[in-house]
This record gives sequence, structure tokens and C-alpha cells, in this order.
Amino acid sequence: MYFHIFVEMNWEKKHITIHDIARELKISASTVSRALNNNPRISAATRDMVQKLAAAHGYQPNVMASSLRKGRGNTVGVIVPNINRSFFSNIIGGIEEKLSGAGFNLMICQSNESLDKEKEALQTLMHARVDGIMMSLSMETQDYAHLEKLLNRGIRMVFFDRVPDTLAVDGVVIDDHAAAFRITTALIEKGYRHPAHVGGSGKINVYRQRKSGYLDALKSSGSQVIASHITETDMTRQGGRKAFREIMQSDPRPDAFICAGDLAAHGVLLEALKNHFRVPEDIAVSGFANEEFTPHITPPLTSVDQKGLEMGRQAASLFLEQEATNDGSRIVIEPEVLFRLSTQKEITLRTE
Amino acid sequence: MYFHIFVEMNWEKKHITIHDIARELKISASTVSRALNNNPRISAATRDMVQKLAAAHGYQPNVMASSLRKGRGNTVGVIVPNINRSFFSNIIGGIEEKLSGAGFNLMICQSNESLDKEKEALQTLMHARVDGIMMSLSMETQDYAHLEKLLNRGIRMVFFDRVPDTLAVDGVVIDDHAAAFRITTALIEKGYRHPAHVGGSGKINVYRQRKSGYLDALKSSGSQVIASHITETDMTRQGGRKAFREIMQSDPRPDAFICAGDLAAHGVLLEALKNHFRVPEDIAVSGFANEEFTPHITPPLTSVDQKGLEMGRQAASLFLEQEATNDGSRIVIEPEVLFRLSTQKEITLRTE
DNA sequence: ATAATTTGTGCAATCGATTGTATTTTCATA
DNA sequence: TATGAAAATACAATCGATTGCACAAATTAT
Repeated sequence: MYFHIFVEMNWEKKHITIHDIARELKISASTVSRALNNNPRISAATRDMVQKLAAAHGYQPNVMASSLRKGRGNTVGVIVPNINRSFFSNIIGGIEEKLSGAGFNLMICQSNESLDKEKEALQTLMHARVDGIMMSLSMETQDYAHLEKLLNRGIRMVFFDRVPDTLAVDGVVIDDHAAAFRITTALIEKGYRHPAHVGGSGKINVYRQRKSGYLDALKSSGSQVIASHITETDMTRQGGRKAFREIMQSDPRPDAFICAGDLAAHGVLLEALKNHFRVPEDIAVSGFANEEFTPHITPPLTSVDQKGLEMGRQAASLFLEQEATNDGSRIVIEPEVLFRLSTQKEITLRTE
Repeated sequence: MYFHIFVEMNWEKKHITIHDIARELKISASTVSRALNNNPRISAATRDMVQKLAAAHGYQPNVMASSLRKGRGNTVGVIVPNINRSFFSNIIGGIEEKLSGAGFNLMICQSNESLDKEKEALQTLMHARVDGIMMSLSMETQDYAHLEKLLNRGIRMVFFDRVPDTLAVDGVVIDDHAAAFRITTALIEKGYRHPAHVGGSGKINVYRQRKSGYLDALKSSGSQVIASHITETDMTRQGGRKAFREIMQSDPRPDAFICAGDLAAHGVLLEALKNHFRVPEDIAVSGFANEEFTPHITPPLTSVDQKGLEMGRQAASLFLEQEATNDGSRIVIEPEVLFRLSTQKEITLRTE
């Protein structure tokens, strides 16, 4: 347990140890240790005396020593596909906020969407003897053997966003289905007749959810599902452009693109404009993730706020509660759809 | 020293120690330790035998134990203003690449441009007994007393981008002066007559450099310096908008805005468009940092690639070399100016 | 063949905090 | 006052790797 008593920085002096305190108070080091840890076997008088002196000296426990003894380093590993993406860096922010308060440090790794790098990161983290791992799967990860090994070994794990759905592990996700459903329904209500879907790999839970949200919205509004209006991409701008060209071949042609990612949506948007379609008058485009650029492009892109900070916080809480209970609980966070100009068909009606 | 021999992950087994190896080979643990560390006092035969068995068992040293003994944890602290900004996350990528290869772990903190948070982060890092600190100053940091304390205490430090200029510390910067000079000169050559400058706090080296690059370019091209064309902002979009309105009051009115940051530049751009100026025909705008959104806005924003990855790598190298030689050496990286539509006056001439 | 080196290993202490097991102190009760 | 239980504290081992020093073995010199 840590004492966060912020005395003035005294970095000139050497770090003091419990032995220094013990000597000064003419008691044993073990008593000091117990006093600092509020062990009930220590009398209130001694405890206060020790804590007061420790605070006065700005004592900070040597984490290496206590880690060695306790066998755990109060460090948790975090693996994200990419630290650059605002969604993930927000998540990290949320995790850090919760965990640093609980005395944990973070070790952050990037998988770059590669399974090999993901395994490598897990290696690194295990060698560092982290107390647990919080992660979001790479795009390539479809087989969970490497994760199961860890789970069997009793490693605490919490997943966020991209979770291994066939494993009973703790995780935090947003309601992707609801977000996609809401967007699709809204577009249909606005008068778009044939929304298409540019999705991601069906191997990944979030993309499956987004697709099924789209499909369910079509059904519940009585629209027909057109197979050629549905495609999978790699979620890049280039992939979006390609998807646009392909889907526009079909008959009937769609007049809206519900994309499972912002980059792909941007690609669709650019390709649409390039081919002299008006957005949103002729074609609506929506993305997913509310990346930093989405409000700044022309027209601003409708997207989904995935509540990264909130997700990070929840995941961290789950991790902290998980002392014993890795029971595969899933927290679902409500996303927020940010409707922007790229889907505002009525804007043309209003412009009189 | 670490052995990066990647045997198949064997996380089911307990971690083995040098004592296990010693017992198996019927030698002492100290010999094992020395053999693994390539200590010359150990015979080649023993060394090979030990290393082979260690590799076979997938032995990994317990970092906590060796940290405790050696008094250093093979961890370096990194403090950046904000992990979200692509420039900084690229730097982190570069640092990680170099340092993880050298067996170091990273502890990443954000200052959020606040001096208090910066101090807090330094606290945290010192308590974690990091081996050194790599950082970029917060905007608020103007007094370096807290850093000097650390330096006097012998803490290894390397700065990047925002460096404390009155301190003889190692650092990596880009040639901000050259970048600003180049942009300003180019704009004048393109026919813009009165470039203005939207700068950041003069307390920070990079903003001073950018401003002086702008000024020197004016001088060397024989343009006059107009005081009312120069302003300081907080480098936000809002700040950029405000700067635009203010500067446009002056006589003569400027026809170009060299901004020291992308957000401010975007603010200027938006405000210009809002006031029915054409960009780049009437007014040119340039930013700094090549943030992710810059190529995607309308018109795409001229900016400066600050070579974050490269800067991170160099900073890490400096850190590694610095075992003894903290002699205040500065590495200067050549930036790359990315001219985009927002400064292409001739585009109008070409449109025939 | 013996002394003087050189070379290779082992022993034991150490880093600082934690914790099971004494041991001492305190206090109440007989 | 002696005795037992309870409360408070001390002792010592431990976590795993490192390292100064001692010691043994092998090699060279005399």
C-alpha cells in the first residue's frame, strides 16, 4: 500500500529506508514496515509515530524491494493496436487515471494490428512480471490459444473494445450494434432509401456487431437487404475508396454508406466527391470512432463517439475488482452518435 | 544484460531462477549469474553450458531482483505534454524502438501542458526509481529549478523538442528556425506580400525559433517587419481565430499567416473562410507539426513534418550514449516542409 | 619439484521490504 | 504477587540476482 503524502521534493538526499526510520525510532524494521502498512498488530501510538516520521522524511517504499518480496511488481501491461489513434490513447488515459491512483504503473505496448507483435508484447510483459494485462486484440488475432495459456496460468486479464468472444474473460465494449442501428435507422428516416455497409473483418466482434446493427435496422424499418450493398474492407482510406467503387456498381445504387470505421468512411467520402456526387445531398456517409479529423473535413463526418476515456476507466475498475472474480463479465457502454453534415439530407430542404 | 532467445512461450511452468540452473548443473548460483552475464572470470565451457541450459529452460532473469540489487530498474520515464498528439506518439514510438532493444522499459506520463502535472510526473518517476528521464517541457514550464535538482542529483536526462535552453542538458530538436524561414521565404516568392506570424509563448524555445525564422526571412527578402502582424496565442483553434481577427485590423492587412502550430493555423483558416476570404488566393495559411488532420481539411494545410519518429530514435540514442557524458549536446534534425494547397497562390494563375 | 601466478568457482553478504514465528511487555484476574 | 492471556514488538528468513573476497585448480616460472 502506498502513501501519497506529497512533501516537498527532496531529491538531493538519498532515499531513506525502513531501516533508517527504525534506527531513528529505536524500533525494528519489521515494526516500521507493519506500521506503514497499517497492520493491526501495531499499536496506534507506534503507527502514528512511524507514519509521522516517514512523512517528515518523505519516505517512499522501494518498489523493487517490495515487488521482489511480494512477487508482483504493481505494474500492469496494456496492449493496444496503436497508440496514435485517439480512441486508444483516450482509453489509456482512462486506465492510467484509475490505476495510478491504486498504485499501479503501466507498461504500454503496441501490436500494430499484427498477431506476431501481439505475442511479442505478451512475452515482454510476462518477462516483466506484470500483475495483469489489459488489452484490445489486433486485427489479425483470430485464434486465442496464446491468451488461453495466460488465463490458465492465472494471469489477470481484462479486454476492451476488441474482445475474444469465445473466451469467458472480463471485458468492456461499447454497444456497437446499437450505434450502427441508430445511424442506419436515422438515415432511413431522413429519406435515404438504400444504405450500404462498408464493414471490417467478420472475425472481429466489433465489426460483426456493427454489421448486424445495420442489418437489423434495415429489417425493422422494412427495407430490403441487398447483398451487393455489403462489403468488407481493411478499414483504410484506400479500402473505403475501393469499396465505394465496387458497391456503386450494383443495382439499385445505394445512397448512403454506413462505414464501420472513420478512415474507410473518409475514403468513401473522397471517392464520392471525386465522382461528382454531392454529400450529403446525393449520398450520405457515416464513420465510426470519431477520430480527430472527422469534424474538420468537408463535409464533417457523422461518426460514433466510442467513449474511450470511459471505457478505459471501466476496464481499469474491472481489473481492480477482479482480484478473484474473473468470471467473464462484460460491461457495455452506451456510445454516442454524433450526427454531422455528411448525413444531413434535410439540409438541402432547409436551404431556401 | 538480457538474452533475447525466444523459445516457445512456457508460461505454464513457474519461472526458473539461477538457483534452479545451478542445482541442475551442480555449480553455484554465482557462477550461473556470471556465466549469463558473460563475465570473463568464467571459463568458456561453463559459460556455454549455462547459457545453453538457460535458453533451453527459457530462463528470464527476475527484473525485480536484479533491479533491487543493482539499484536501478532498467526503466526510463518519458514525459510528454500529451500522448494524443501524433508528433509525440511518434516520438514515443521512436524511443521505444531504441530502448526496448537495449532492455529498457518505458514509463509514460503526460503533463497536459501543466507545470504542476509535470512536477507530479517527475515525482512519480523518481519514486519508481527510473534510470533516467526523457521529456519535453510543458508550455507552462519557464523555471527550471525542479529540473536542476534532478540534474544535480545525477539523474540522466534527455530532452526533446521543447528543451530548457538555459540548462546544459542533452537534447534533440528540429531546426524550427529553418522551417519557418523556408516557409516564409517560399510564400514571399509565391507573391504573398505581407506574411503575418501567429506564434506561441516566447518562453518556449521552439516558438522563439519559429518566430525568428519568420523574421529573418522577412529581412533577408527585404520585406519590412510590421509589428502588428506578429502575435502570440495559446496555440488552440480558438486562439488562431482570435489572432486572425486581431491581425486583420492592422494596416496594411497581411495576406499570409505563418502559424507556429496546426491548431492555430486551422483556426486562422476557418476564420478567414468565415469572413469570405479565399484561401489560398487571398490569404495563405501554414501550420506546424503536420497533425493528422492537416492534409484532410479544405484546403489542405501546409505544415512541417517534425520527424517525430526520428527525433525519438535520436533522443534514445543520446540517452544510451549518455552513460557518463551529459555534456549538454544538442542534436538538430532537419524538418521537412510539406507545401499543400493552403499556400499555393499560383494555383489561381495556373487555372486557365 | 616447488614456488609464484593465473584462472576458475564458491561462499556469503547485500539490496529493502515483508512475514511467520518467537519473545517481550502489558494488563487483568485469581 | 503470581499467572495466564492478550497485545505489541523483535528476530530472522526470504524473494533472486549480484559481487567482493576467499579459496582451489591449473599453469607457468624458477
